Amino acid sequence: MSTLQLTRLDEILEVATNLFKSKGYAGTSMRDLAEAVGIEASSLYSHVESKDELLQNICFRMATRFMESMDQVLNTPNCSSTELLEMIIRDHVQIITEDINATAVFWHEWKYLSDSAQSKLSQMQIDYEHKFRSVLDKGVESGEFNISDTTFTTMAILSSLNGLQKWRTYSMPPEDLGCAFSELFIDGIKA
Amino acid sequence: MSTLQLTRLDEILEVATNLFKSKGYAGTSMRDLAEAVGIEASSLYSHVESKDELLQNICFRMATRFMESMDQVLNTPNCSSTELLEMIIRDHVQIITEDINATAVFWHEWKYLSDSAQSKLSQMQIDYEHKFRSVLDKGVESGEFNISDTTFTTMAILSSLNGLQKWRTYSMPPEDLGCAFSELFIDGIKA
DNA sequence: TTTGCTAACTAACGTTCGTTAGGCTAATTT
DNA sequence: AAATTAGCCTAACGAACGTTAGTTAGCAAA
Repeated sequence: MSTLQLTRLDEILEVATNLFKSKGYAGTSMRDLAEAVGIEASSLYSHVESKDELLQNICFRMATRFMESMDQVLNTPNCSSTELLEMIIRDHVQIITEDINATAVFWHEWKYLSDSAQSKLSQMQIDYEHKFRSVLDKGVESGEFNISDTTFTTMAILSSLNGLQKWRTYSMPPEDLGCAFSELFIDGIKA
Repeated sequence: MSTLQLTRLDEILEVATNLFKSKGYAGTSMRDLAEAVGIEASSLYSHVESKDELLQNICFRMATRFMESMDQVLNTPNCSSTELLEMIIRDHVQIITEDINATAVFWHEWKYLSDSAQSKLSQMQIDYEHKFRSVLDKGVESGEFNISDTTFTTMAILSSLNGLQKWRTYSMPPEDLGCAFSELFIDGIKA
């Protein structure tokens, strides 16, 4: 039956995500993965074509999630740039926190994918950063933001958000992190 | 002679750093490294005890560099918290940009070290974050900063700085990045 | 009841891994 | 001149790697 197969595949993907996060892609063998799932290594190939496919699945799923969220926010009508930025930051943080292991794998294990997969993901990332920057640019035009270098600010903000997947603990509930980031970047820390 | 040996060892370390950055530690074989250096794999063991030693060297060198820089800044007399924060950010960014590959390796390849090495590095990182936070706390006490959660803000700022090692390009000269980060975090982007 | 499929198994393949042993050569030290 | 050492080599070790082949048990559809 198709549902059972999907369930097992989902389990494999989830276990693989956790292992890739903690031991790295190259540091995780198919035998490690199989043991964690509770079957033999060769049995994995009933559900998956290759080790590479697992990583591709994880990475493209996350990349797509980020892109779709961004596009959805950008289609919201009647929003100030400040509101758009807040929405983007909130959604970005939510995507990270709700699947933090997959995010970490997506973020760190690219290099083990094929060149063509890498360049696809790289292009998606560039698109994402470009769309992010366009929001800052619009905010500068409208007089909402005072930013001398929107490219730098884009990268600085995104780096801060993406760093979340390395934090050992949060000092607040995950759902509050988005607001905290927005506040920090929009208001700064000056008294 | 001792200087020749050191030179060769330095070369191996530098090449290893670049390979570990681009292919990952587990994805880089001693044969890869040897080929990049221009000798046979077994010859590496005239200069190095093990593959693990290479990674330890890279990681602890960077960790020590960050710690020493932080301690030096904190010993600067007669500084406002704002000035201290600016110095810390500037130095942190400088350490990253002047050896960006080693930083990336230090940051991403921990997990392949022994448990004891990992916990040493982890403790150093916690110390570093604690010292960073103490500067924010002092600034809040003195009325220089308005921060509701200094733990969060510490992590958000450091994440942003550390993200540097993933940037594909800089929109400004590396020596200007420190100021740009300071300005962003202290003033925010509000017009 | 038979047929076919799914998901697991055992066994093994060829390759690559980190590392070691032992030898050669050229330079340095005694 | 003789002895030592540094730096590299070839060859090989046992282990682990991703993957394939072939098989079996159990269930579903006919």
